[in-house]
Amino acid sequence: MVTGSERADAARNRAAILAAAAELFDRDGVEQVSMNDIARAAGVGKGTIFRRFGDRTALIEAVLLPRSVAMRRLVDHGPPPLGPGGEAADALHAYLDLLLDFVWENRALIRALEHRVPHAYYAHSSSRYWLTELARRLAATHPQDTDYLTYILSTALRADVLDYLISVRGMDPEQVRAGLHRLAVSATRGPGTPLADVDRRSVS
Amino acid sequence: MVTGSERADAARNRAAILAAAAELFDRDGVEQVSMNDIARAAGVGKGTIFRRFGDRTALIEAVLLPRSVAMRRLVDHGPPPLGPGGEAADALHAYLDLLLDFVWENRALIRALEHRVPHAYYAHSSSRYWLTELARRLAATHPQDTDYLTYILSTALRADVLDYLISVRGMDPEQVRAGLHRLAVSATRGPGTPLADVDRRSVS
DNA sequence: CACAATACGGACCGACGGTCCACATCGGCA
DNA sequence: TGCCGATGTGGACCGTCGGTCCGTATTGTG
Repeated sequence: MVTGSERADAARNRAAILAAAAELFDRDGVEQVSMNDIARAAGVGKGTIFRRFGDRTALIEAVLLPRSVAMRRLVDHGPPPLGPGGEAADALHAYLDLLLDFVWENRALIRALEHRVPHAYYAHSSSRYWLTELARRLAATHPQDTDYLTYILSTALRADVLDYLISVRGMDPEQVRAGLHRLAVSATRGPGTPLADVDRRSVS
Repeated sequence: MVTGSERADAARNRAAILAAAAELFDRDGVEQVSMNDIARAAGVGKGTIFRRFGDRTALIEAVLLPRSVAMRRLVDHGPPPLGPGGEAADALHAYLDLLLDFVWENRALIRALEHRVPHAYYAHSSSRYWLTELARRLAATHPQDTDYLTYILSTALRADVLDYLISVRGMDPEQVRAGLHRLAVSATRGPGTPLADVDRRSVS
């Protein structure tokens, strides 16, 4: 091989492992799938998985990565309102929608990561990017309470919080979406109205 | 023995196990302490622990229980403003202080529980009491957005969130307290002021 | 004191994440 | 094409964990 790049069989196995892991995680739930399960499904020895990915946490991250990268491209270089160039308020709302969808769709992987590394949601380098971008878009529309709003919104966007509200409490995802948008503009509205009935059925 | 009550040696062991567990959890961190460690420290066989408490989760709950019970007595039968009989706004703020202190002081145990049972913070029967009481006190001062405020405040009071803000981000606990109180009265204030600078240094 | 009920403790179990290394495969080069 | 060092492989193996089991010891009641 020309350089220190990956050997052909190694690349094939990496792809097989990622595909098997994604499939099993999705089908059985991340915590239910052991490294042996993945190895068997990928037609590979367990040692190969650890050689390629290091440990279980890194494998989960590797499954999540491409989805995150695709999304990031939309944010950095896609068309407005999500990408650069649009009006600030639209950019903020498009971004909130994107984050909500992403977290919801990948809640299983995200929760598994949070479960394995203490403050993954806030501390992980990948997450930092999303929080920073959220803060930037909030700053463009609400110079006042940016920091606190960022904190509140990011907490409301946690995978476990969403999962609880929607899966356990039976809240409609669209209600959550509406609540987020309402919260995001709360600094410009009067008292009483902005936070009203985000979810009448929530915590009783 | 007169009734189906506990034998003397059993009671002695139960106390020894609880004491050893509390000490080790506090000293080394919950996740670092194995059931064998606790058995050794308590001078007891591992089987005895499982016979008494069922499993690891139940043991952690048993360590947390007395602290929770003591607190609950204050809320239900203690003197105002925390106990019944005081003015509604004072009762709310006293209650927020109590919850914050409790969660902060017992964050290690609470986080360990949340780590072991999926939605412990919201779903666990003991927690439900605290959330219900919070909702009641909020309803007395803010008939409007009770549900949503309860949800926001309860999220802001999560052990992992507090732990992150204070331990990782270096935020002063008193800032968090001020933020909670400010949030709790936000429905009665105008825009801009209520959420202002709860923490200028939070999420950047 | 006798003896049934209760409790004890540590050997044992299965499963897990992770390591190790004898062996197989790859691919640049002559 | 065939050689051979670099790279990759797989599954036996390891230490640890939560949890179980059961022969033995303790308790307290009639």
